Amino acid sequence: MAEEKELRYDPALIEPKWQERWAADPALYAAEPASCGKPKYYVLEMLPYPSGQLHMGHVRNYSIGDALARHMWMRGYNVLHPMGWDAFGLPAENAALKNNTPPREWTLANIAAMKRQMQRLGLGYDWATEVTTCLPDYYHWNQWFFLRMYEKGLVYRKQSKVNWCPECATVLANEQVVDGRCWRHDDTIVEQRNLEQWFFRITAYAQELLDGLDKLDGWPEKVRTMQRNWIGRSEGTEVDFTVEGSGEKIRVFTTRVDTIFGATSVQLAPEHPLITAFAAADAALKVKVDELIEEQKKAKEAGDVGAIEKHGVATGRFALNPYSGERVPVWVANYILMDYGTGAIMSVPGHDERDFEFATKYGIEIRRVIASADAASEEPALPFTSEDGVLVNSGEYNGLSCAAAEKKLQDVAAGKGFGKATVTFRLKDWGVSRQRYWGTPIPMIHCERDGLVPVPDEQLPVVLPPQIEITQQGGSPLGRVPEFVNVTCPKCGGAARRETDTMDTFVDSSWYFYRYTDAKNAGQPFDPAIAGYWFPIDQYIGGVEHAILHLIYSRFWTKVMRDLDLITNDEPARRLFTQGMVIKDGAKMSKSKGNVVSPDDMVARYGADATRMYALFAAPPDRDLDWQEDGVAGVSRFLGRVWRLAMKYAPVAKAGQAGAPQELNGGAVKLLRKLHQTTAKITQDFEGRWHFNTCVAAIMELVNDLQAADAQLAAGEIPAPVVRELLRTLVLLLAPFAPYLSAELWAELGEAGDVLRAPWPVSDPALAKEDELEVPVQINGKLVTVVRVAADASPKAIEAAALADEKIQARTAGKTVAKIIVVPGKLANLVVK
RNA sequence: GCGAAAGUGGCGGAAUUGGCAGACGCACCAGACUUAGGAUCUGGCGGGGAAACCCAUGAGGGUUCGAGUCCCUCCUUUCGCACCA
Repeated sequence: MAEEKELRYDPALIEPKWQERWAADPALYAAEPASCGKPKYYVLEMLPYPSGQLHMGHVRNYSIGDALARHMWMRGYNVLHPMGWDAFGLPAENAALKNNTPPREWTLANIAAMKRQMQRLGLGYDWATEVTTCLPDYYHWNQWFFLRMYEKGLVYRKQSKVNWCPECATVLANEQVVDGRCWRHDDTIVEQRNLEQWFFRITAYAQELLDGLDKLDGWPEKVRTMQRNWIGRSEGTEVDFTVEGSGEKIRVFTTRVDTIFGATSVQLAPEHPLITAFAAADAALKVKVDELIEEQKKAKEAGDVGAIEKHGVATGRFALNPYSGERVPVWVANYILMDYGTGAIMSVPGHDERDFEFATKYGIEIRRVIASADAASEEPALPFTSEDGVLVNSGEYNGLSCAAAEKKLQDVAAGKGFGKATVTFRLKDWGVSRQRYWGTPIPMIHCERDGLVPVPDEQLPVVLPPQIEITQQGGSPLGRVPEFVNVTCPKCGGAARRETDTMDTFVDSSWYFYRYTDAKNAGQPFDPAIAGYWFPIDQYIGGVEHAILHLIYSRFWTKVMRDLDLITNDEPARRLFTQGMVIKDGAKMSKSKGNVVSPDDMVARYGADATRMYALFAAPPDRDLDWQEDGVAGVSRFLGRVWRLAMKYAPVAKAGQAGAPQELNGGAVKLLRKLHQTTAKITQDFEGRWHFNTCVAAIMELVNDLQAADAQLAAGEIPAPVVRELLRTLVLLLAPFAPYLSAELWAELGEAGDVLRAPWPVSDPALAKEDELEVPVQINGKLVTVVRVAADASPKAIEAAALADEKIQARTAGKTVAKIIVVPGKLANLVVK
């Protein structure tokens, strides 16, 4: 009975034991200083929001990162594998409202709970570098950066229309509005409000952020494309049309100035200041304009701005084309956006689909000004939007190609001062003010005498008041705390008001990975020398949902820090990997769908190793993963087979430690061959392909082979040193995926030290090589049979073997073999007529 | 509408360069051991057929000795963008 009990794999017995040992030995997962002499490797997973519960998406993300980190440790690298908490944000305030718990307490309790979950999963983090963004020793540096950026003109304050989420009761950045809805509440429509707000001048880096994407070849093309779209660079021309009578200028932006002789109207956005002025003098127009504004707003809220029907109204005013002097009507239209370009366009219905649609509807003249470049061909139908053509009906510019005309027209405009070549970006400055309590206080003071006064560095950090009543009413909660608000002006010493907005939490996550390199530094955000050693990040791993948000802010912040001479790298991460979602029953796991699987349940039932290994086994890491609990049970059974096998033959393996090399029999050769093939396969995958699902499958195959050889093993037919190599290497291969079981078996095999410090096995190609091959033989491309030949058999020998085969002879009898194709090592194909 | 990725057994998935389709696992079936089994072990498991064989990777065409893989047309799903002038 005793032996039987010993042969049961029980993760509940193994895992807590090692968890305790690892907790007592923080050096195991600790990064070493640069002086260690090893090559460095920085592997980073996106830090979680401390909701209090890890979800399966985290488990998957962290299992991938941990496997990589463990592999790199075994490869002899100095690995930095840190973890932290994106700890500011609204849920803490909501929880405070609901449970009357202070946000700080709630957050810190959640962090403790999630840290326990991570430790239970056996994730190998360097907790000495832990970063918690809601603590003053971290957000101090948010404030410090804010002031440095203010000094460089990268922070400014302006009154503008901003996105307001009624649910969050705060302002959102453009990036945080998805289809007119809040990124955190996809059923909450974002409103537009006019407010005075703080902005980061991310547009100053628009061109560099765009250019840098070309060099980020370790990032998924998908993410790069999304960022390119978001930045939205567009080259064109600005041209002034003059309002007839008043002489006011309407500046339009166009990418097709070559078509300007075809402009038969000028179209303005309903919110264009000139329209506001026109409407003020024309009550009937005002009614129409207000309707258009309302319509645009509704479309924006519905998220289908592109789908609304185009319409507009003539203002009764006219404007003059600066090139031709032609008089064209000024319209206001619902398809013109105030926040792109200049909020005004020249409408060229002959050469633009949208203008064509509009002009057709309202009977505005449609004129051809671009003809086919090939004079012999028929004129293409309008609207003709190609830039491959020549100008017609364009006065002195007739006959020029589109490209040549654009250049010439731009020169003329610049020369005469009514326009210029220009570049427009869709990217807008990053609005960072939030009217919330649980965030980094913005370190500015409003003084009636001195205006905006930065908080002096020596007064940082501006600490959040700990006790504050959280309510749902609008406005910054900090504004209701007199001891926070009332300060003396650093300049004049008079009474002043402290800024009460806090920073967007994306500020926190824009640079946290730099802080990891020097997390305890009290005098600066980090030591540039230490960050210089670790950066750039070698591998960043996270969800694709941050392709625009976090990942563009982080790139911006890196460039700012570089320009502050804190770092020398231009980009934060050399390689980025975006893992797929975890879904269940065809839908993303979510509370509302009731299909959430708790990591704690999985760990309690099957152990951390099985849970993690299933997360890697069930699908390739970049694809969505369908969570099936039976699959976890399957992995758990597999780990049980490994355990029993290793325990059964551990004594033989130990005896093999002293064993001398000896003559190998066929069984041993076959097992060693499989072992070395498996080693090669897994090593290769870690080097780039990352199909960890097939790595786990390969280990399963190896174990199946070992199990099939059980009789030989039991009879002692496999020499002890071979048994030792087999089991030892099996445990090493398993170590990145199942850390607990590997640690346990490593000790059971009598190996000294931690398996994490053992060198990664090296595959010997000579041992991995097959000596005999099964070569499929086809007739006319269809498989007929398989012949066994030596691995190094010549094409001639394979051909001979194929022709000698009974089945082949039967099938070719009486027919002509026209041709024989032999691919050495692969197959033979007979073309038979 | 534009762009990208994907579509393979009952299910998750494999097939890295055009070369034995279905590795590995789940589920299921049969058997062994057992007082018992959510344990373990052995075998089976795409479809048709008694078999020889035939058919099969979303659909249809093509290139090739040979196509899941390359090309063309179409369908479906997911994701991103969407009056950006």
